[in-house]
Amino acid sequence: MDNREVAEQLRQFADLLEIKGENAFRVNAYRRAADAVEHEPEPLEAIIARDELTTIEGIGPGLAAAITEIVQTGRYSATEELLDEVPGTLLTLLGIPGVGPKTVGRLYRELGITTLVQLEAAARAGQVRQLKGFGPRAEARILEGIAFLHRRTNRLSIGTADPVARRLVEHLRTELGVPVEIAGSVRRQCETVGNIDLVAAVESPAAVVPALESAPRVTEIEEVNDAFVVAALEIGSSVRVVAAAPAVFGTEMVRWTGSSAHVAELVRIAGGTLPHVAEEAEVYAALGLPWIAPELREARGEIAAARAGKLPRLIEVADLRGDLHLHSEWSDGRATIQQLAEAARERGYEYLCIADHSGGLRVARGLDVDRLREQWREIDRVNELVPEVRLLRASEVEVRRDGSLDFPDEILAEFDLVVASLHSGLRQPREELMKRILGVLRNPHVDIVAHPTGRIIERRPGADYDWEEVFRVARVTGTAIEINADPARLDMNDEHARMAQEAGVFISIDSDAHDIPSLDHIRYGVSVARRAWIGPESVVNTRPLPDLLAWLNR
DNA sequence: GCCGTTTTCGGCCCGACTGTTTTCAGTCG
Repeated sequence: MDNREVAEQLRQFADLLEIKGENAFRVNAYRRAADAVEHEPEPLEAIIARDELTTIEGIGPGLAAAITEIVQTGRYSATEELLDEVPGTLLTLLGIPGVGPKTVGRLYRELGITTLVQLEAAARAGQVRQLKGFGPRAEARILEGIAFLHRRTNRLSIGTADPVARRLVEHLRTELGVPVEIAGSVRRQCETVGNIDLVAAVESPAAVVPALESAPRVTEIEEVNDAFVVAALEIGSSVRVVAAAPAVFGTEMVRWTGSSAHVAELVRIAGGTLPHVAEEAEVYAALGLPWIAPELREARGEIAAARAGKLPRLIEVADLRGDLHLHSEWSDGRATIQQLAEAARERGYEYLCIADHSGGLRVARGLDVDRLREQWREIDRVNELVPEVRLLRASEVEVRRDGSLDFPDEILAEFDLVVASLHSGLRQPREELMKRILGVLRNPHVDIVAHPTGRIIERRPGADYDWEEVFRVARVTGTAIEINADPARLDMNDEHARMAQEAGVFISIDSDAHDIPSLDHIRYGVSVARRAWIGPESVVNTRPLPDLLAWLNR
């Protein structure tokens, strides 16, 4: 039982307590403990063995006992008792946007609703509006929310699938002693993936079965046929391992990497069948083409570009010289400024932007002007301590609903760099949103607009803009638009990023990290840029420090 | 349920929006 699974059980218990109507602070204590457990680098078992659980902030005697039980038995008896009073299916209802625990609790107690199907039927029958405090609009919003849930695809985010795919490959290589590679939508770095596809250089799928059974995160073998093995994964979804004899490994890699539209175009050029070859590049060479990077294989003009010798030189993680948007413990991050600077030095960065939240974002412990000045003294101190990395004074300034910024211009002028972002009012009509974002772009102090739409993948759609107009103005003002590399956001997406580059707009690729490990999310942002045909020259944080400073003084 | 050189009780992060009301509860970030 790893720490993440323990955190999951604590969160589930908290949700059930909340639906039951328990004291909100008690509920919150379980959630805080879940966060602490999830971020604890050491395995809980070791901490329990030393009897040191209560040394973790937010864990007292009660939660220590609960965690010990979960770690040792894999279950939590209090959850099982609670499930007698509160049906577990109610947890699904919490996923409906605008429906929280209080509403779920009332729907259950007053209408006997326990499932999505029952709730949908009750809403259609006009029963929900009969409840006190509910009306026709609330009922319509619930139906909309249920429709949104139905539209969701249950695909894995690339941030979940990619690390699991890498661990599986590592395990299979060790166990089988043959080449094993990632293929499919994970290799193309799509923002979400339906399953994980791997290709192994073995003659028959049966040879893979024992190694797959013992692989991390695999629950059971689901299918073995002539071509591949499928196994279910703990994270949901499945992994398919294709058996490819070494002589046709290259061909199978092309076929299973896809996309299907890209492969269909290749097959057409080849006159019906892909050449049988050992190396992937030989497939392309046989068709008179240079090798095409997997991120480009979406039938968006890459084959024509390859034929014309016009494939772009794509950006790589190693091109980045710094990260321009991340958070420290001064706002809602977990790491100290010094830890961040040292982590940046390890990654070979030349510079790093400490962009904590501005005062208006209270939930994220945004900084007011007094704490800001205090923070700047700390930044100066760490700059002397870690001379290899230049820390820049920055802020993630909140764009308020009326389009104004959370700091006055005279404060903004004191920052080295200003990141502006919207966290609220994302459902405003396009006209309002355009007024806000164009105002931000035209503010001479703002250097980067972060996660422009505010979307959360598969959870929240995000703001709707006239993108051509956004990019036209950004081009004129020289403001960069961010590709936020947090795998839950990936905002801008590949399509808009490609438009941005074509419009001549500067792009910034940033981790938005709130702790040290998340600095490595930067690679997902680089993937989005690659899928958008972007090279290093369009990205401001590939510049050496003097060039970056020159842009900031534009 | 946790926490405490303000320590064994009484706080705990908070403001805005939404849909429903006519003064507010619930949700969200």
